[in-house]
Amino acid sequence: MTRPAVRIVLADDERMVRTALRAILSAEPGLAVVGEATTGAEAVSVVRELRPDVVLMDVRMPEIDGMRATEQIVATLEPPPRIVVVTTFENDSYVYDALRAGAAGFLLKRSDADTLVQAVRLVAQTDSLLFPAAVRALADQYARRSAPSAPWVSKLTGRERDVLRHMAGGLTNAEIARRLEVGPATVKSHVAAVLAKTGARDRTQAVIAAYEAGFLSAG
Amino acid sequence: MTRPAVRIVLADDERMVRTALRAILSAEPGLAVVGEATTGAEAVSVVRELRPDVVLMDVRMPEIDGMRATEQIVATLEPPPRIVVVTTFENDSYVYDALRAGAAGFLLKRSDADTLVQAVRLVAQTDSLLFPAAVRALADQYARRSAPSAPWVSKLTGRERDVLRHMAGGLTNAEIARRLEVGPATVKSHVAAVLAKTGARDRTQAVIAAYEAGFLSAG
DNA sequence: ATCCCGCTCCGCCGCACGGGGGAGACACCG
DNA sequence: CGGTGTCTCCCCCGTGCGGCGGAGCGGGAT
Repeated sequence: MTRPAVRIVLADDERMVRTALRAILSAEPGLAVVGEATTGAEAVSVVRELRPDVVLMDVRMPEIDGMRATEQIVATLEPPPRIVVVTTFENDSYVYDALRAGAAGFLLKRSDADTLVQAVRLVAQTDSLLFPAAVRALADQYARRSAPSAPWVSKLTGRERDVLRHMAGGLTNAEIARRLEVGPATVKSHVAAVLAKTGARDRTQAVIAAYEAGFLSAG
Repeated sequence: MTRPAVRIVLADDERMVRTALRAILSAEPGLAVVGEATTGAEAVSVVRELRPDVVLMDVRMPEIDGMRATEQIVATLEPPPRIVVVTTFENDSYVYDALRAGAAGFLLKRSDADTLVQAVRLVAQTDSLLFPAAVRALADQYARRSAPSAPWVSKLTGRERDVLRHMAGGLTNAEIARRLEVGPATVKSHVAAVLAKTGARDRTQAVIAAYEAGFLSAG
């Protein structure tokens, strides 16, 4: 069963990186580098034209960064190519962003040649393998968690945030007052302000709003 | 750079599956099947003894299923082997469970030989490749959302779940009564029951408990 | 020097809420 | 047949809560 070669596009603004990747990948049977791009914008157009199976996408590039380019490609091409996001540092948030953007994989530049080749091969035929749709769903959940953060959050004063946090901890006004070492009346004032700003009718709705907005993890 | 062979343990209760996997993997240079197990419990002990690099773990097995076996192995061995969970059907929740249990990968039985081999190779040296620690973090978040589902959840009656859902929607008792088309007194009774079973002091704490337990998405 | 804003606190009022206790109807199960 | 569990509803009572209006103090901006 001789499969047709895996067609690859490299997107990286550094010539040396592209050269190195091309050297490694071209030496492999069944892998073919069919195009290169040096900016995110170029990556989008090149991929749209060449319709490769796999794209190795650097995160930091001029004009449009790799994340946005990935987003655009995944959103506009049907079926989208498998995009492997390549970066220098193991920054967790990059990985999340890559997954959210629709990347099929994530690779560090310090990876050795074997790992690179295997990753490309794997990703190229990734219909039923390592982490398919589920990981995307996971990333989407994460996105919902930390993304919008509701408009009212920024309008709360420091003290009001404190109070809301304690409200979300299930404390009564009196308990919050003790924790914050202020009078109960003060807490009442802050609670009233929180209710007004969150549009909540009572403390329960305010707590719900806090959870929905991801207020608790965000701080 | 001749690496030492990747040492593999197969855990599957069906002989044919083990034979097939062994045939495929043993034929590959650099891969060596060093042990087999036919139950989850056996898998744990075999892995503990042989300390393989990779474990191919079936989900459905006697005594202890693959998920629990994976959990136990990951939790007790340092460093844990790379565990690839193998299953027949592409059930999303399985993937989540596998990730949560600490699996490094997820593979379908209908995968072809190439995919299998590549997946094993990849996973074996997966320090810096596709989805490292970040995916675990993602799975942990997911776990917090819907995993344990707190003991009290199962103790709620159907009507109490209804009421709690509406409480978590920010409704007052009177509003809930209208929505459920029952009397306000009835709602009060259910609310009281919910508070007792959740250990909450007031409706706010109950709603918090509901959120923390992932009750809203689950029920 | 003035103004605005955040933090602190006060009193009064009405109400939804939660605690306690009880009760009738129905269904399921041993 | 009685026991058990669920859903339905009732009363009384105390209170935490939220709405309303007001006030003093300090800091930062203009």
